[in-house]
Amino acid sequence: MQNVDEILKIKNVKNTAIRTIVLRHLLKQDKAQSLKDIENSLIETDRSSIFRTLKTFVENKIIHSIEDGSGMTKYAVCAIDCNCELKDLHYHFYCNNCNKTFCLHEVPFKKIKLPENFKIQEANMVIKGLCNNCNK
Amino acid sequence: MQNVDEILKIKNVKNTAIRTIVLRHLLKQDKAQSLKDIENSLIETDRSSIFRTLKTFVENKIIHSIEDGSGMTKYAVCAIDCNCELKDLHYHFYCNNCNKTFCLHEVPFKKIKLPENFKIQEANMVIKGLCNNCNK
DNA sequence: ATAATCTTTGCAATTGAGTTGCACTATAAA
DNA sequence: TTTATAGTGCAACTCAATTGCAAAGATTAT
Ligand SMILES: [Mn+2]
Ligand SMILES: [Mn+2]
Ligand SMILES: [Zn+2]
Ligand SMILES: [Zn+2]
Repeated sequence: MQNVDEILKIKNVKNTAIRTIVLRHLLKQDKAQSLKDIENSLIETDRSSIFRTLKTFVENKIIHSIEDGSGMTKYAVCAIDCNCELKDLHYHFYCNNCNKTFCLHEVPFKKIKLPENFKIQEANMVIKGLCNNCNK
Repeated sequence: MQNVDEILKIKNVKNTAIRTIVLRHLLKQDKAQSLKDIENSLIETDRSSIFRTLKTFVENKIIHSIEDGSGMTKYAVCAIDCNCELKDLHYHFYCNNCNKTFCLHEVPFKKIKLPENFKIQEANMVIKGLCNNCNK
């Protein structure tokens, strides 16, 4: 697991108690986390503080957000060299059975040929179906 | 433009006044519509009735929903032979400037090689950037 | 045709994720 | 130390989405 202080330093975000707790939590997860997920895990910590922490992290490319259609935005840690734009584009998988959302970092992202004059800046790619645990 | 009654018949959804109005409206659009968009266009019609109409349409594969990260679910008419599962998978484009969301029906959907034992059922693919009108 | 049943609609109220205002605290600069 | 800046906790608010319920409409049985 990557070092929290190191990441904050690289991404130029000041180290505070809450930021350390939230980032450490996110790094431990095997699935993308909603604000509520984090709130439930870090019961001592205030929701709006977590919210603002996530906002700061997204703005500074420490994490990225995923709209998986569950009604709650999910968050996952970015690759260390990610600028959340054309680098580190990747698919996500939402399991219709266990409701977990994963980053599919290992699946190569295919370049999409857009219509004339369209310019890609970011993407929110969510494949839905059954994950390896649920597809039995 | 396709015929409203025809579509409803094919998809086995009873024809009612509101359903006709909503579907006719959706067929006319060049961008995906939010509940609020529709509400604003069809001022006579009650929001919850439109909401339930959209729900019925999604359940019966007349339309599909798109999570584009704007905070409002968008809806667009399906291809007539769509089952909203592995057929008619397509990308969407969200313009960061004019905030319109389009179906990119003409862009071929590339088959994604998922990890072992993952099974795709549907997808919510949203590419974000500048549309041809705004990229100047 | 009439009554019974099921479906759809309109309105008001509720839910819940997300967001903000504000006072207080902690940290950094002067 | 004083002053300015940034971060936090709490409560309140926003707003898209959803629901309960009764009235209206459509369908089926008698
Ligand atoms: Mn991801
Ligand atoms: Mn579409
Ligand atoms: Zn699963
Ligand atoms: Zn545009």
